[in-house]
Amino acid sequence: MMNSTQTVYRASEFGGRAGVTVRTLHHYDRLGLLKPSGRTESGYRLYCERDFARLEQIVTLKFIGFPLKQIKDLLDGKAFDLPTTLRLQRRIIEEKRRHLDLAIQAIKNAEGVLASRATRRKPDWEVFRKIIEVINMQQNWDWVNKYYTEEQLAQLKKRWSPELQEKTQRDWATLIQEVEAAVAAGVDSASEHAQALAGRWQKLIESFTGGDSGIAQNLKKVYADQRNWPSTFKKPYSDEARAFIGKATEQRRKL
Amino acid sequence: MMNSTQTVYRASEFGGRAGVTVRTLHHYDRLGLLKPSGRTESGYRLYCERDFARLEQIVTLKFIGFPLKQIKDLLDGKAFDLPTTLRLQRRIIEEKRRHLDLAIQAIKNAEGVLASRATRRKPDWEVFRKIIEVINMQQNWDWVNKYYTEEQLAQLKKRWSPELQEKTQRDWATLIQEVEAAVAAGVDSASEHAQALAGRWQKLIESFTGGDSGIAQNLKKVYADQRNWPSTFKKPYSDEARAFIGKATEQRRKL
DNA sequence: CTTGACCCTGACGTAACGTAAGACTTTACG
DNA sequence: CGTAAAGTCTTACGTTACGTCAGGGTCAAG
Repeated sequence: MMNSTQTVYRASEFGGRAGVTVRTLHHYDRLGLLKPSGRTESGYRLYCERDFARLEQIVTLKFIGFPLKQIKDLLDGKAFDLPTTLRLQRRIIEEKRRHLDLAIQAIKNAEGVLASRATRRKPDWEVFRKIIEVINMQQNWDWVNKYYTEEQLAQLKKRWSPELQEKTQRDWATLIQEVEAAVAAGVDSASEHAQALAGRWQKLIESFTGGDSGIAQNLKKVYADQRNWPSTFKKPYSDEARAFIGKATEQRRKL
Repeated sequence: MMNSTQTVYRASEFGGRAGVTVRTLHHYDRLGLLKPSGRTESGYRLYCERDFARLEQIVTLKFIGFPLKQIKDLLDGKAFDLPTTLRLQRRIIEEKRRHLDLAIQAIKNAEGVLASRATRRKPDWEVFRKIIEVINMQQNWDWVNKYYTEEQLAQLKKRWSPELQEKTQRDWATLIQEVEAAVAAGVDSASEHAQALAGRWQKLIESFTGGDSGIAQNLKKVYADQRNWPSTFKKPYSDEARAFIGKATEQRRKL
């Protein structure tokens, strides 16, 4: 099998040339992915230049994320549609990167919480809870993006600063608490208090849409598409609260 | 343990609320990461709201890439320096993302090769070899970037178009072949042929530096720093060829 | 009382090697 | 030439975060 005029390599030197360990070569050998083209009498693996070409291909394909099985198929010519295969692989990796981007953003947000004066001197567990909450918030709303067009997202990004976001979030939280309390207390939706709450509710929505009717439209679409919401998504207010505000807003408009 | 006034959940409903499977809950149970706070007589796991808070935290931390062991430590308060932990985790993820970016770019390059007219009608294996080569090229030169400043890289990116890159690459390949041949033939470095080769060599280098002395400087630094080159990097020409060109350039300058 | 629909506990499978363990071979040195 | 260091071999378990049966109870409805 071996041409006596060719230089041959033993495992570690051979692997070193491609940056892989001897163990890796053993692994590829057993998988049938790369069999050494020779052995010494005592059983040492011997690799030649052609083996090296193959190893290089393996390393390359591994780099772009193919699993070893598929690499074997590719190298053995069992997979034909190279363009499709590459496109598919790219999709997979791009999806992974998107996830990493979200994770990085999440950590940055968490670091922002840690850095803020508000959390200084607070007990650890409380800060921790806050961090989890912040990350979940991002998580919980990320899927909403798919309802918007590129331009709308760009628009939003400009206006929707982290600071504004945080303030709005606090505003929503307090407002929702008050609304839930009013519902629980059986406040009449026509009452002055209810009208005030509905007014604040509208204001907050407007501060998000920024007067953009397209974005406002989308907000309604998102709400209407409840059956496609992720199962882990939790509405921040009860159905009763929503109904209460709906009624109050209705009556407010009539006046 | 369980408060009788609290609502309790069985495995699948509980898991569903957080988007995890029953098997996952079993797993977390065995790891001691999340033990159900109760069991029925028959052994069914029963989870309460407090369990859910913990599950949420687990899912969140998992999202930002922490391994389960570390999550356990974090939730059990065994890890203190939260800022450092987060920064470290971010570094790790950012590094992963960089890898993915490189892989995506590599695939795009490969797709470019496939799309080019030049590879139409060529046998599959040849196209394949070309693709591997292109990706390796990127791989082999990526590490060089760390020698350049941000601005220099930006500069390079502007001038160094893919087309120019490909042409230059071909030019280098032919030139190097000729030089190696000259060395093998024992051509005198003072000869006209050698001088011509050295001239073309200089031209190619200039086409890369674009007259920017900073970039030219860096090129020398890179070359001088050989001991820090990655082990898998292969010089495109022999030491002899390099010496030959060096001598020829020297003599050329003297004239 | 019989279905489904759930739940339980093992226990093996996955991907790509890392890391010994125990036993040769080869190579370098004195 | 003997010995010790360095390299290699096979075998086999460890890693990560669950997925996927297999075999067998449990629970609510009809």
